[in-house]
Amino acid sequence: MQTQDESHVIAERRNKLKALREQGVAFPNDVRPTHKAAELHAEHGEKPGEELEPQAVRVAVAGRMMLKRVMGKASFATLQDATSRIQLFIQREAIGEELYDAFKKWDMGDILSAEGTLFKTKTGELSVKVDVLRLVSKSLRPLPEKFHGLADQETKYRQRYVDLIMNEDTRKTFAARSRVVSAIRNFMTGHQFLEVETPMLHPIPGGAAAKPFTTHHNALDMQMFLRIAPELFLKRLIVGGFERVFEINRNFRNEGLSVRHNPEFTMMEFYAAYTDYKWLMDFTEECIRAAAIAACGTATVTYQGREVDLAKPFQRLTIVGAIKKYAPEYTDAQLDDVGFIRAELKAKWGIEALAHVGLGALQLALFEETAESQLWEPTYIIDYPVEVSPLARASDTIPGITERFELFITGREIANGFSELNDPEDQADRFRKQVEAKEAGDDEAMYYDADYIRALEYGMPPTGGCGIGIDRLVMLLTDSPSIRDVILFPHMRPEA
RNA sequence: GGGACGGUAGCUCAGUGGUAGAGCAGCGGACUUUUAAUCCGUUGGUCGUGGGUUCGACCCCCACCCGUCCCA
Repeated sequence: MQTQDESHVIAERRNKLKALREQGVAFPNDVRPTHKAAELHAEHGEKPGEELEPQAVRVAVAGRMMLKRVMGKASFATLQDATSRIQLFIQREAIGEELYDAFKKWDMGDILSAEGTLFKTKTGELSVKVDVLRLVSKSLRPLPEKFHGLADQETKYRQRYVDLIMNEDTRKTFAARSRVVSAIRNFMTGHQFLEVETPMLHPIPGGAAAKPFTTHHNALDMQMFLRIAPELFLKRLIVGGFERVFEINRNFRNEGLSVRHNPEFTMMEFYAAYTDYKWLMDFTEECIRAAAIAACGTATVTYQGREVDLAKPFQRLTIVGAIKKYAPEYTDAQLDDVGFIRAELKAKWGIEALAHVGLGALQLALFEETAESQLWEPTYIIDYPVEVSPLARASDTIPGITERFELFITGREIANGFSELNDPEDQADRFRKQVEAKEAGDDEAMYYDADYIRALEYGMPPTGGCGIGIDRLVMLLTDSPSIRDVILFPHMRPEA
């Protein structure tokens, strides 16, 4: 079927495909390459031609034709497979006039298979001298221009398949992402953590302060929520006695899009009984270091032109300590003054704090405005106030403070962890306060989760728990400026 | 939500009020070791969408859509 908006290029290719169909099977499925391009370069790339050619190494390769140079009775074509590229040398004499003429009509982007022997060209490029050549999958759509490739960011995101065909950097980024995830998984299982999967559909959204997506279960005729965090389910498993669990999976938050936010994103959350937030900080640090070494081969990485040293111990600062470091103009008295901070937030940043908000939350807001973006080197911020940490254990020594940290690197939040609140009565109180806040207009406040309270009432051992934002970590480790660069299919508005 | 910038051929881009351009890709031709092959010829456009100003709009004005970045 040819539609009107198709270019001449596509129409031309459809005609070629039609001819292929008339000749027999247009999309053969019996192609069995024996070698990948990268293997060939690794095994034979260094050999001089005089050594290679007498060996007559026979290979079968397959891949997408990315370059094609026809010079009369002989041609070069470059195939790209999952690993690399390999050049084919195709002579009319070797494959016959009929096939050679057909090859001349094949297009960039077509998927080919070839068999032949390895040799080196005049300029020393490892190539296959082809004696069997097939068109395996006809490509109907023209690829982007071979030199500049695909540059348009929007098309890279909307048509990731084209981006992956054209841009090795993109392929490398997602390969690095895969290494990060498997390094983390290995690190966790190596420390006796059990990998689990908990529900994505929640009857009550919980475990974070965020707006959920809603959906509907038809058979049960009930509203459900896509999860905003797995936290409350993972802690139920701690109650159940697993003691060390982790989950790497998607969370969904109904918020805007930005270079740091995608509505669905990947978190690892882990919980370890008989640990606390101090243990978590040491452990998280090691985990991130292991991921960096897996992805980059080093723990000293460069992000957007500036070095980040993940090898040395991460700094630790309190919220107030961080404000004093990055905004030394504030006095201790001012930082203890609810009225002052409230006025300052309003005057300098136009932030209108809700009426019920206390000193701790106001200090946190001030920290976010003055210090957060400057925390380039890995820094744990500790001493989060109880009122913004409804699931964290309160400090035994400092009133109003929890045993909680957030980790910032390159000015971005990467992880959030705390000693878990395992006192069911305290937790029930905290939930009630959240419900009050929700009623007072805080639409990110939590719901009361009665089953979670029931679970805690069976007794949960003291536990440390932490979430690591995988996408943001991958951004850091792949030097990607936008979260969309590390998510294969980022969310976009529908095409016009 | 606000601001800046962008959307022109399949791709990468030029064009600033007077007949829409180049390179690559495509098509036809030459060429048996090329490397973005080269050479000759050639097809291809709702200039994001809709209004407006003007004798005349890719260009100026307004609204909208999509994107990138910054801010909230």
